[in-house]
Amino acid sequence: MRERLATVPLFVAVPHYDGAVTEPKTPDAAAPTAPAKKHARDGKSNATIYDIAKVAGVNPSTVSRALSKPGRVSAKTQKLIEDAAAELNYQVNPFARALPTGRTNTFGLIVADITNPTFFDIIRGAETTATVRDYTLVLAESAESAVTELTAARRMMATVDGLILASPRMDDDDIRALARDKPVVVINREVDGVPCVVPDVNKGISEAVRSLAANGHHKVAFVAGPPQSWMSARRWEGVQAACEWSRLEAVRLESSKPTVDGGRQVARDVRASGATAVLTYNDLLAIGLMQELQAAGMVVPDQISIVGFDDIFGADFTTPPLTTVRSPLGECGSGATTLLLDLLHGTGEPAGTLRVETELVLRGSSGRLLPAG
Amino acid sequence: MRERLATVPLFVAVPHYDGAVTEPKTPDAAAPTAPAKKHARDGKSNATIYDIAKVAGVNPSTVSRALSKPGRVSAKTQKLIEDAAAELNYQVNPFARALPTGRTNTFGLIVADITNPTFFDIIRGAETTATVRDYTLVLAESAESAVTELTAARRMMATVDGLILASPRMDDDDIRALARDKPVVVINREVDGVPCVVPDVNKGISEAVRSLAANGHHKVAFVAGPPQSWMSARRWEGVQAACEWSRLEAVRLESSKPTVDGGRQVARDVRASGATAVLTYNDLLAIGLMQELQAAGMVVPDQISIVGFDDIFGADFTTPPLTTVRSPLGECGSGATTLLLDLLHGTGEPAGTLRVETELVLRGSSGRLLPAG
DNA sequence: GGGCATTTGTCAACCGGTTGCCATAAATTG
DNA sequence: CAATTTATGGCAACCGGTTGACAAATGCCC
Repeated sequence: MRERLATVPLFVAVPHYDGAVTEPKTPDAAAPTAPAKKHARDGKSNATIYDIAKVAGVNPSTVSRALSKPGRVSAKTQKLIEDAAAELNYQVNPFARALPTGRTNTFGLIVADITNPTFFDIIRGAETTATVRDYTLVLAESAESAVTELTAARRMMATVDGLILASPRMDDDDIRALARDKPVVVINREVDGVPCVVPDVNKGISEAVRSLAANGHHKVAFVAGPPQSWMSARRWEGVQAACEWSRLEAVRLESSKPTVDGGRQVARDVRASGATAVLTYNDLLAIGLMQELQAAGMVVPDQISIVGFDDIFGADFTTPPLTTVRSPLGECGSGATTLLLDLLHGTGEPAGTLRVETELVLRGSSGRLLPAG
Repeated sequence: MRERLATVPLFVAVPHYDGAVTEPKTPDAAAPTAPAKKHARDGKSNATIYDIAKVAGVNPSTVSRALSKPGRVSAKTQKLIEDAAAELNYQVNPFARALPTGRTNTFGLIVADITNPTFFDIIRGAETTATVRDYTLVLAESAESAVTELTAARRMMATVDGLILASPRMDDDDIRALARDKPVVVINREVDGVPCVVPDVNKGISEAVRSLAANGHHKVAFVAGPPQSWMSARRWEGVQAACEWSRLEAVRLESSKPTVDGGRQVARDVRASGATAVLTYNDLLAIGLMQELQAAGMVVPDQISIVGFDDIFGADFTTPPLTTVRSPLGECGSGATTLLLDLLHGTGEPAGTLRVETELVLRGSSGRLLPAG
């Protein structure tokens, strides 16, 4: 089975072609005989530019221009046509428009996991910005799989004007291949030759580490995310650099998966490491870690400080609420959309990497280390 | 400004029509002169059924049939065409297909707030089911406004085969008007004449109330949600009924808004009510309420039990983790999608209301009431 | 008022599949 | 073996809006 076929087979039972070819469209007002009729297209939304042209007494192409090329027709005709359109309750048919032009006023956004709160704000940021500029956002999920991701991306390519990949799992080369076809913007990863939006971790991390140093910590553990995660690598680098600057010792621990569960599992290693402060690849790990440590009787932050990354929804539900390095995820989403818009409507293509700032959100899970006793 | 215009004005700076009308499509392989070229459509994805027809030596209409009407052409021709399609890396153009048929293999889903975790699972459930059946899900947000919601719905109607409204804010009549045009399914609300998916609150609530009664509680407070919320009314009814059955006293309190903040604000009233157990309209309220009560020195669940609704993401991040009445939101999303699919592909239209079960998720925030002292 | 530059509107081709209708070929039946 | 049904492929119209080319109308200047 070829991939293409995957988009086909479900049409079987669909009602057949109903374009009235030769019959005149007499709107037979009352047809109360058929009790439970199909959702007919006899609504008021089927006016076309041809209908408008007839009402306004002009050529359809003039209607088309009046409605999509401001200034191309005279003010008088414009008004004539707009009135007719209003009267007929005209709505352009997006498919008819997309067919010759190829543009759809639609952007695609692919995320690894719709239920991962990290993406919520990205989605919302992108959606908001897209809507403001009259674009529609289409969402797809890769279920954390590089293959699914690529399939989804390929499928989307046919129907969107541009694509946003949030924390993509696929190869750099695959991304570049997609970008050759249509504008693509990547969030949370840097890919050579493709416009990207990445949070600059340094500011937030150095704030976090300075805060830890000031509170008497000397050894910091970093719980890493997935090995292939670009962002995890950046964060670890940032932690190392900041620790060096503050003369703290930094150790790296691995997690099995970047979830609450993964956080629980890594608690053993954290205790064994002897670190008194932990930064984790993301908030979910931090929350799981904190739950497990507390269950083992440790007091946060008196005995150990925990700092997450992202400031996801729910990060302040914990007791104590989680200190975290916030990435402006909403900004990432809206920034990526803006980049896409620039790429499409802009003059040249200067679109490079857009960096956004991170900051420390100081809450209760980090603080002064109390002397053991 | 008419609404229609809102979809138009942004096209101004877009690159112009590039359909090579008279020129033959000579794929000039190497064009390394233009350094930063526009995203050309010279990719390999521009094969049409006409190209396939040429390669396979048949008529384009035969190609169309081979690819979308299983059995309509002979096995031999079928294979011929499929091979040609594979060779040319053919992908159907969704717009060309949608234009004559009107079907798009797309569903719309409108939620009040993308960042409200209640909707996450609904979205995912719908997305998953839609994808399995080769439908794409398009998401829109109403920003909690009935007007925005209706606008979004109307705009979507043009491009989708069906629409799902999750906890819609608009009038019953508006919903029915939409449903007259195309299949519509409503989640979390019952609208006469429109297929709906609603969690049946009774089982979950009675489990919760029985558990509270068994733990020595006598007076239960219910913190209500927005006055116009259909679901809030159902939950209050359920709580009253269950309390009557268990011979508990039930009082109703109002919240300002169904958020964490709203939960904090209602803490005063809760304490004043004298209730020893609280059910809240949703988990966010429960979490805010718990935070505020704990900040005031109360111990949960020793002095007061708290039970939420929905079991949203993060409900188990709290200390103690939140007891809650879970609605199978994923099921709601996938159920609504299935209903839509049935409506489109099914035989008759028996689609009525689909009820899904709720259940108590017993965690740490509810339990035995300790004698004061 | 004539000549030239602009506006403004029309014509027709086109985007890429879909499907009703028909002709032919093949299969079935009496 | 003729007659009829069925399977198969081709033809052409069509979905609805877009746009290059061109002609008609208008405006402007001397």
